[in-house]
Amino acid sequence: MGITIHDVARRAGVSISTVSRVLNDTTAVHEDKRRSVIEAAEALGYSPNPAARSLLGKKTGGIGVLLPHVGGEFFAELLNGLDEAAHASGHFLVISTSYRHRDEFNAAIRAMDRRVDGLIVMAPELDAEGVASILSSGNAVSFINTLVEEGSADVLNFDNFGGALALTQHLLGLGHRRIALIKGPSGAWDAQERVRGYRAAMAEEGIEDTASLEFEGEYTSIAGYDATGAILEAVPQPTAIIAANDDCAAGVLSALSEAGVSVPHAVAVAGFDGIPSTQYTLPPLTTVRVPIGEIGYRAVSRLAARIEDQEGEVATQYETVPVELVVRKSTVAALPDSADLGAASTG
Amino acid sequence: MGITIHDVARRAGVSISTVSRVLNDTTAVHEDKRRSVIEAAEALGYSPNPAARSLLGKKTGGIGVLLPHVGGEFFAELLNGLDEAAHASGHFLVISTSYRHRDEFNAAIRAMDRRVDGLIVMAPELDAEGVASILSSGNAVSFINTLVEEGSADVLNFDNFGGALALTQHLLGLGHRRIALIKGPSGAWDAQERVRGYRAAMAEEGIEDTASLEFEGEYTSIAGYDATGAILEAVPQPTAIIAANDDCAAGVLSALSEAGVSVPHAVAVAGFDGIPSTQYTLPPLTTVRVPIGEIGYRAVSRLAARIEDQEGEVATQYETVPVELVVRKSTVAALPDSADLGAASTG
DNA sequence: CTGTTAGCGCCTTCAT
DNA sequence: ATGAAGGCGCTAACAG
Repeated sequence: MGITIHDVARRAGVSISTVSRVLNDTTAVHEDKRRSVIEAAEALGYSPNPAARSLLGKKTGGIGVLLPHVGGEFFAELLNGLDEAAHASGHFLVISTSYRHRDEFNAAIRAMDRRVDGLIVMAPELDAEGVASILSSGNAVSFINTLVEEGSADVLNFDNFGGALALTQHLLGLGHRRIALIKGPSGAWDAQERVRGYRAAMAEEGIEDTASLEFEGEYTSIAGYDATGAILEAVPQPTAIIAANDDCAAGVLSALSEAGVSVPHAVAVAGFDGIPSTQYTLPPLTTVRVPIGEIGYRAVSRLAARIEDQEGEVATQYETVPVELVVRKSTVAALPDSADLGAASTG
Repeated sequence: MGITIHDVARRAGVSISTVSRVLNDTTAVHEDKRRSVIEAAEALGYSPNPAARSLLGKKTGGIGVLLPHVGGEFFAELLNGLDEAAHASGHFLVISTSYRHRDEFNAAIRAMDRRVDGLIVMAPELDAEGVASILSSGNAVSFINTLVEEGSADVLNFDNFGGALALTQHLLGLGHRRIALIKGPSGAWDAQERVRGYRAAMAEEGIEDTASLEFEGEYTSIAGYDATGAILEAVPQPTAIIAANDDCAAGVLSALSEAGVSVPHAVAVAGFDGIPSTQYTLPPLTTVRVPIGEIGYRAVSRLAARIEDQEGEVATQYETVPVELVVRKSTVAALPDSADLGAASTG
């Protein structure tokens, strides 16, 4: 099969221990032998068998990545960040995505067991119990956008609450009052945070009951398309729509365009995530930019550091990464129609 | 550290061989022992050490994926297909992306050596020599969208030539004659094929010299944006633009919108790839749909089959996957302006 | 049917 | 400074 350390030893006329020593630079070796070992290794194209290495309790060099089914550009940006950091720290990425249920998730973790040195987990739908079971697996873990108790693990969450708050305030500042929200998956922590941010902003303005303005949705354009149908039937009609995310917003724009409703003049629309294509929708989309590539990069870097850290004495870091409101053409001041006037005089 | 086969054997009161036999179901074992082994294994939460297994020449269960730096949605769709098939065949994915130079590429391959059972390679920029070196690595390989000599490996290429041909013919059929092409990266085989398809269609119509209609570009929206600047300065101005791909087309639409040029009436625009967001551009984009998720799925399935196939006697398959012209609102008949009339009377 | 034994390739004491 | 030997966890002969 492959060429082994014995082959190198034979060719170099030394023992396998000497080869090992030279290649791992552990103990001093006479310069002549040293050179002939290196020469032999190169001539033979030798590289140590990773399986044998990790069998000795060494690191595998792998970083496992567990993601839910993530859509398009968000996913790509995240992965680019992860990959870049993995390269930089000399790791490779073992990726498992698209899990839906708890058991699929656990199966994925088991599949990675002892094949990787640590785990990147983005699991907004995971509950405390699930998080605990990951932590108890003994792996080094770095969470992204997941509900984890502070202090128990490294976490990089982006500010879903703050982003939704700022976005809603922006719309309120433009005079909108009937602001519809298309919610993300009900089990997802990030979606809940966005709802919370929305409600907080509305409450600040005295609008406590938003039930009739909240619509069920998902992080997909189809969901945005469908929800828009319901929104257009609402009476009185909302003057602004906040989509669960940018993909969802694309569906909203599409449905609105089909229905002949002009954006932003008849209805303002906003998304969340700040994926690149939001620059090219028509009109360009107001959104909340999440530095997802950077978050991926930092999550891996931090994990790599923890893997290096033999003693595990480094304190865990919990960080909420700020997000940025990006105002584009899809949101303008509300037209003062009759219903709005009524709302304004009341509020 | 972890719990081993010895622990299970001890707890079940049998030898380690018996445990191995039960767990791998290789030889018959008395039902009582069998049961106590299973019980012990479950109680201990035992799972075999993958490193020890692959050290014995067993498979690793990994499939390596080598991709160039791929943009947004295309990437995500591909990965979803790959991942789905990997799950289905019981493999996990080791992914390396964003390589640019030959040595980065080789380093990535080396990093995967003996960690995976086979390789998925999408490398449109790879030359014959590079392909040969991958093949000589002894790994099972399944290529996607790469220039590989038929018969030497499993290949799934999509029909870049045919897609570009059909797209150009569509535009010609609408009466366009000055059809600009924004080319992809010059070193990429798929980009060259698209150029070839474009030229073939133009030649059919008697337009042999397309040099003044071809513009340098990349598979990015920025490149599309920039190239559009040059196109708008061309005299006489093209009436249609074929972008290198959909991302590039997004940049074209953006530049055109900024310049106040109406699409499709002043200029028709088309893309390539058929990523989901092309449905939501304004106007929705005419493009060539590539079934990229499906291709990913099949590439992995085929690779998995080859990995199973002990003897390597299965013939390699070379397949050009058909693509589909998707006509949307961004392309309509050319206006008969003076330059067009001149061209028509000449041609 | 089942236990014992010999490695898979490598690193690491332990002697020398 | 260097070689010999043990063992990481597991599977596959080899004896019973």
